[in-house]
Amino acid sequence: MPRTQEQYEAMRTATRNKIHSAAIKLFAKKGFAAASVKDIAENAGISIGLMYRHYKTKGDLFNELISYAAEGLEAIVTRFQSDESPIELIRQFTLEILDDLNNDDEIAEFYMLMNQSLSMEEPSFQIQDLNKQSDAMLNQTIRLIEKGQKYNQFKQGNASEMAFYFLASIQGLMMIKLTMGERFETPSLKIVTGFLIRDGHD
Amino acid sequence: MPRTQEQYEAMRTATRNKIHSAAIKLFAKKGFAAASVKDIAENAGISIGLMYRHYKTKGDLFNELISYAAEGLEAIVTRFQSDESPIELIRQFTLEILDDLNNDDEIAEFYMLMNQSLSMEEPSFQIQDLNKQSDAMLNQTIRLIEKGQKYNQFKQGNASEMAFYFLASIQGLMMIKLTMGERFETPSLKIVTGFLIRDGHD
DNA sequence: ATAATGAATGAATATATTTTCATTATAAAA
DNA sequence: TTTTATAATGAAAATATATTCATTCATTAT
Repeated sequence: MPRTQEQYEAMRTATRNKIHSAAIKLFAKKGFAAASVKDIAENAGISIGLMYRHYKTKGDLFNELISYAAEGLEAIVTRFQSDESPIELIRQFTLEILDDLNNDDEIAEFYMLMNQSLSMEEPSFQIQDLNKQSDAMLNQTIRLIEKGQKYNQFKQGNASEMAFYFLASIQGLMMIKLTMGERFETPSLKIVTGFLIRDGHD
Repeated sequence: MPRTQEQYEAMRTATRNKIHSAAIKLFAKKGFAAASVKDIAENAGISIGLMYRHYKTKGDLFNELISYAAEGLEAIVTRFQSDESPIELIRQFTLEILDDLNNDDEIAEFYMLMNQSLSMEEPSFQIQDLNKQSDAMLNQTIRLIEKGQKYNQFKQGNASEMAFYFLASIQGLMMIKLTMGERFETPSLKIVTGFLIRDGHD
């Protein structure tokens, strides 16, 4: 008998991870269509053939990443629905985002996938699911802002507009972080939540 | 003799306009690689062959749009360098952006082109020029914020961070506007400039 | 009517990208 | 050293997309 099950398993996991890292980086930076399979394989340091041993098509690989993104987003939506104080929820969420930005986690890349999936024709069911989560995220953000306004933690104003602005600013930060790389400077919590959190509360 | 010079000229201009509208819409929405020539021609209501009578390659068409974007951006950079009051410059600029967003002008589309061109390998000289303008825009925004802080029109804080945040929020609004379409609600000037403009000044 | 001019078409060709698959490499056990 | 199970390779086939070009169409002056 050759290698053990565990050894093979470990090998497969290792190459899968290499593929993931390369793919998310390239899909985020160039978009699904512009990121070629050759590109991804080269970045992952493997052959094209091996890629196809792990994923039936390029689309399947994309879908797997999309479903990770959907999971992450779902967790956030769930937290937004909890009974915690709106101001604390927003603060924690924003801090985590800014932290991930600073630590070069893959958060920016995942956000770019999210965005791409919103304008794809013939979306896979994974993409459809992610899009549902994006929608839920928007709705829960609006709800949370309204709640915070009721508690007088947040500034008054049109909650929908505020939610669009909040999510847009985060999305924009991800985008600029990706395109600028090193030069990017993560703004402070105060700057990012200033439009929302009342002055007494920060 | 057949048609007059002017008539031919008018015909060519008309189809060029059709190509422009279709191309900017599709390039912005799907990205350069994912927007196919067939797509663009169909959207413009013309044949593929006619497209190629007007542009030698798909890249040439993209470059022409990019150079328009660069022109627009250059005008903004120049205005930011004027002697006008920082608070007025920022207000005017932001109002124009928000206005364009409301009127479904092509502004959002142009911003997406800008972003794409920042992460293209082997950039054409048009793309390189646009990227230079993007860089200048960032620098002038930082300068303008510092100036406004000196005049006590703007809130204190790290000017670079504030500039990144400001540009990111605008970029993000464009992006979300494009993906959400009808549902999008343009935030007010107050929301968008709240992090920057001191309370006395609005 | 016909000729002349340039716009417009789309099937054919060239090119690029994705996908397959026959083959090779690797490590462990017999 | 041979066998075995599976990972890994990359050239070839299939597919998709960009580009070319011979042909048709539309309009106007003769």
